[in-house]
Amino acid sequence: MNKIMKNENKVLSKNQKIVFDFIQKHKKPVKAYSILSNVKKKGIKAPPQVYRALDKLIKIGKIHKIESQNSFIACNTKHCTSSHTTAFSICNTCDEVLEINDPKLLKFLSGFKDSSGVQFVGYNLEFFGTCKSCEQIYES
Amino acid sequence: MNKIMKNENKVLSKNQKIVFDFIQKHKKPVKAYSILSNVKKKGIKAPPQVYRALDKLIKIGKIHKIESQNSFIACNTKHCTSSHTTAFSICNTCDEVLEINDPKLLKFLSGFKDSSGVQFVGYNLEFFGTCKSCEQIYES
DNA sequence: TAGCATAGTGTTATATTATAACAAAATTAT
DNA sequence: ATAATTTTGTTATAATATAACACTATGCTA
Repeated sequence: MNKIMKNENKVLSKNQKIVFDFIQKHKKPVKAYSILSNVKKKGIKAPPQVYRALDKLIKIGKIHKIESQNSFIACNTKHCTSSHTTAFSICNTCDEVLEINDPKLLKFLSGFKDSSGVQFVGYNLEFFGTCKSCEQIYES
Repeated sequence: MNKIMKNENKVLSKNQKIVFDFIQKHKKPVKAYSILSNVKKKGIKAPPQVYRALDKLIKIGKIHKIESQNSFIACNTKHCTSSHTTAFSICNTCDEVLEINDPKLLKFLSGFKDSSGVQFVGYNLEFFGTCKSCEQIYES
């Protein structure tokens, strides 16, 4: 059918699948050159191959970039319709990153208008702090 | 030489002042190597000198980093107490970046707790869209 | 099913962003 | 004064990302 249908199917090419599979295996975000060195055995040899796959995966919402870390993490929702509205919590101690899906937060941000009345088409929000398990280690 | 400069009150050292003055002159965010090439005439010769100044200026809240652009912008409030709670709007067309000070937004974010009850010590929010003047140009 | 457009691949080289490491000078605190 | 801290100057290199070009694969559509 048309391109829109195809995009909704989100069928990945060979390199895209290799890169996505690697990212998805990891709970924490991974870096581009870490991906590269780990998928060399699969035939990916150079940075552009990784970055192209990353770009596409981001575009279709399968992964997100953690901007403050230059790292990449798999989307945690099954229907990744919102590749341009993202929110994460980042633990400063263990670097764990969790995607936030709080409906109230997402609604608040999606509806936000600035002082000139402009509403935005996307956002990226990164919270910083100490995750529950790191907090427990250091209290006492 | 730098007698007048006290650390507690955010008085800037020589390189910090050079870098800050350059950033503050610009409405739009500037990049580290752009700063470097523009302040060479002032005696700053190498990247570490710029990055050290940037690090300190960020730490004391005089500037912020726009993570999605690897660029730096002066804080728009006079009392930069919140170097770790930042929000911006970014125009995808003209790259204008504005710091957001909407009290409701800031309150909402500062009070946010994740599903495990963790409250965060900082955040960075970047909205993306089309600014008012770019919107007017393209609406016919 | 031929041909055409689009998307993906492989490759080399290079651009851009950022930090390590170490010695010296300036500043601040005691 | 002197010790501790911060800042500086410097060289080298690490880490992140893209340009450019030739080529292959896939999917539309006529």
